[in-house]
Amino acid sequence: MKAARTRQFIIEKTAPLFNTKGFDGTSLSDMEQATKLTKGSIYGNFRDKEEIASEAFKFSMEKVRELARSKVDAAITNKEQLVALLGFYASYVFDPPIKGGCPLLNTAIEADDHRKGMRRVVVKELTNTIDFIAGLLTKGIKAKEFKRDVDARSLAYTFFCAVEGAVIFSRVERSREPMDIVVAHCKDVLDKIST
Amino acid sequence: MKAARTRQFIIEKTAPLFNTKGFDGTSLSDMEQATKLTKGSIYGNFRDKEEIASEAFKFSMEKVRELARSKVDAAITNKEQLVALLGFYASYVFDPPIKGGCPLLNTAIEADDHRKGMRRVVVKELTNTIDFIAGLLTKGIKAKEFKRDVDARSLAYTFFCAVEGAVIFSRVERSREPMDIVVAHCKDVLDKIST
DNA sequence: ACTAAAAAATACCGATCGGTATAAATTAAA
DNA sequence: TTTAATTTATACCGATCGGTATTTTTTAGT
Repeated sequence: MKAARTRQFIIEKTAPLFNTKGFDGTSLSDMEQATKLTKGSIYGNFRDKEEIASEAFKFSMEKVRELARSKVDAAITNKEQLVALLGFYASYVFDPPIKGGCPLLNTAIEADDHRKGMRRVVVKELTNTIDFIAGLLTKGIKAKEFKRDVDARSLAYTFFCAVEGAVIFSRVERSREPMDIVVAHCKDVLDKIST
Repeated sequence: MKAARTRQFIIEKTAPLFNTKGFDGTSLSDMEQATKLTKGSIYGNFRDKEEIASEAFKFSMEKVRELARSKVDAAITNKEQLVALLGFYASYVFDPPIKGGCPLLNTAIEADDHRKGMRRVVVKELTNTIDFIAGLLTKGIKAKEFKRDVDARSLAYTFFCAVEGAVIFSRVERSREPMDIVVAHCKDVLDKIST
């Protein structure tokens, strides 16, 4: 009973750690500090560091998705919803739901060759995201907001690749410029495919 | 005399290590294995791990830039050169000059919040890259290949963000799809801004 | 070929790594 | 409230971490 709450507590407290310092950069003692718990308590609730990192990543993604959803749901037309989604990514460059930036991006960098165990989860989250964006576009096409020759999946990938590139470059430059430019480009494309 | 060659040798052998496993994931013993040298020899040529990682990053970027240049120089018109550059990024998704993918992307992820010491070098390399792409666009405008209302800098950022996003997502998905889509989009934009 | 200088290897350092066995403390059912 | 089970903290493990002092080997000028 208690363990479930402690487990969740550990996940929430370590998620920002893994998202900023990465798997190899996050130590057991970092986690002790962040949770004010001891190794014994932490390892009584998790098999190993891998499991904590994996759960922390899933939690981070949930948080991101939750916030994105709320922004999108506040908009009305599909186009407005897509603009809201762009705005969400723009805002979380310097004010991310989980400290450290985009967990999908951060973890993908580790998963592509080094920490291959994470690859499956990362790909799943990426697929979900693309499907979500493509869904908005598809709905927009059906609602006659967008021209019917639009390739929803391709455009979803293009938008998301550009936005994620802008996330990391804006973060490392500490400047909104890259993100502002990319958002403007995406909006421009949305205008051009509008009926 | 000898030291300079050894130093370069260490840089070249460790560059793929840092690019795949990251700074925290790369240990001294990894480097010993990769170079067939001992700690004593390595630390006789470098102050600390940070210095090796920094030099390795610069070397990796040089290699990437070198190969990119050669592809670009083989093309004639500015538009063809930009297409060649896109092709270069597309090819290095699964066959990068340095194992591990794009060093700029990989290092930016570490530098944005965790390893802040690397930030300056990373930003410098990013700026160089953007300037290079923007330069091709500007020359294309001057040569009347592209319309004169094109914002070179903005488009350079947009292209590079999209391409780098596609690099990481294609790598993690182990699929050319994201990159193919992004390259197609960029080519489409190039067509649309052509005179 | 000799030798002084430079470079590389060996041996070692304390600290910290991820992880575990065990003991203490807390929780929750009877 | 007692007690058994669960959960947490303590104490400890061998391995490895990044780094250094010292010795051995190699290089290069004469």
